[in-house]
Amino acid sequence: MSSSAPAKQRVRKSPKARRAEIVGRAATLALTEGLECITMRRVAEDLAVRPGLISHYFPVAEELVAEAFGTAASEELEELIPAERPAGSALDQLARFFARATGARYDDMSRLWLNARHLSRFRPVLAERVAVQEAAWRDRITRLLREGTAEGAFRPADPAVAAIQILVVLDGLGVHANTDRSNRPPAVTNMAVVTAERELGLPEGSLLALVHDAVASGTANGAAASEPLANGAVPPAPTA
Amino acid sequence: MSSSAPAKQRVRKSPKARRAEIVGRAATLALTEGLECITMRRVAEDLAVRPGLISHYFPVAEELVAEAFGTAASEELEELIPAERPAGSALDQLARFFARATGARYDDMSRLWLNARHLSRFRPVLAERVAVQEAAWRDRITRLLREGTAEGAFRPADPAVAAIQILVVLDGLGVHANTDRSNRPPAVTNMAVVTAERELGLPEGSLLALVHDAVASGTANGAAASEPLANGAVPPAPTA
DNA sequence: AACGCTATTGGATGCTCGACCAATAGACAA
DNA sequence: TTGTCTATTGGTCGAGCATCCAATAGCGTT
Repeated sequence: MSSSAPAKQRVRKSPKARRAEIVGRAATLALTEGLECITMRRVAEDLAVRPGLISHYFPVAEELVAEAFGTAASEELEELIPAERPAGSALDQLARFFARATGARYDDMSRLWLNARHLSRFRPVLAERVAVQEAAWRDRITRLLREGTAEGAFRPADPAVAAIQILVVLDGLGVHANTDRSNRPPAVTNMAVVTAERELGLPEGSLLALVHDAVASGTANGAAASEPLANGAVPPAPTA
Repeated sequence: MSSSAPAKQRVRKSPKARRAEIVGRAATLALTEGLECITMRRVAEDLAVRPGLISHYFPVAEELVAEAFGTAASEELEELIPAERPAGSALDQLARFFARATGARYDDMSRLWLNARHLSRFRPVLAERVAVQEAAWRDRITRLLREGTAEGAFRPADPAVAAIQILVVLDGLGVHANTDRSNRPPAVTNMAVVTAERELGLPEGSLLALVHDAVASGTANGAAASEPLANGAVPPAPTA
């Protein structure tokens, strides 16, 4: 052996790359283990660097937490509803949105929202970031609803209100997903989609059918298949 | 001055009384400042005793946290739906339930649920208590729905499912209450009641009117007036 | 090939927390 | 009143945390 000590070798990277690396690790840490696990020591350990380095890029720890959440949330939003919509109608996009947002793959994000909202009580910087992301999610859904209205696909009383209602139900489901999830009745699992159908003036079951299709065809934004919705509940054929 | 030191005098109480005192303080602490503020030192300080005393009654801190949550949650449930229903129909009781559960007075409890659900990730003992309370709340609502069904007041497809749906919407609203709450559209505020009306087969706006009455008459279980629901939205006259 | 900039290290400091324990003093019974 | 039991104290200990800083070594420039 040339040396008995671990002989730590430094790897020097550009500030930009290093910073991105840190935020990236913190973001996945937030999604998998929770925001409170984002600590100087922990992130440093995962990246095989010294804690001092992290605090060099983020002199105040809370800043990193906020950044991590912001990154995770905006990336997920991009998966749910891409900023520039791919081929297909607004209705199809809405179906893809629900396919992902009600699938098992969304559980981590759902939990992260819960986590972030709670932690916001004690961390003002994070709170601001949460408010920003909340607005971003709401606005992007609202926009999609407006587009769908323009396309004649649906007619919400107020797109902005409908967007909030959808988010409220999704959040409610997410909260319960953390404990229940197993043996959950289809009538509960489908609440979000059913709410959307009602508020958008869609025929009962029509959107639900589209969501099922989206799940089946793996089109549910973001590659691999997410879990099917509620298997027992076969939706009635769309009326329109 | 007889002594220069603060001259701390001990107050000796019965274990039962002291324990209750500790749990009580911890419970209100949980409601007002959050479960993570329940620390040996903090509770001791509030009670003007030494930290060692707290850890004497609760050798493991997590136990106190769980106990505090359980107490707060079960007391609130008793306010929402008393175990033995006072005079009045099940429908009236349901209206009183919503009057309180959607009022400003419920905000703390709503936040506590959020807090507890999140913290459950890291604290197994608390997680079990949360599961117990979740079941208790669900079961008591289910029972009330069954009673109302027996009284012919409403006809839910499945009382147990309807109970969960109501809770999901309430939780969703609670989650958003932590950030929004201001300038919230009536169509959002009323979501819980509207959901109940739909799932219970009640005429649109009928329950909402009863809830408004309950708020106005201050009958909203638990003394003082809670904030009115959505002031702008005058519900249509009940059809039945 | 030598230099200078700065990304990175290694260590120190002080904080809050849960947990543990011998000593003490209040209350109740004899 | 005296004595015993135990509720309560007061202090200690180690772990994990953010934050700060002087020294070091990697890399692009010259």
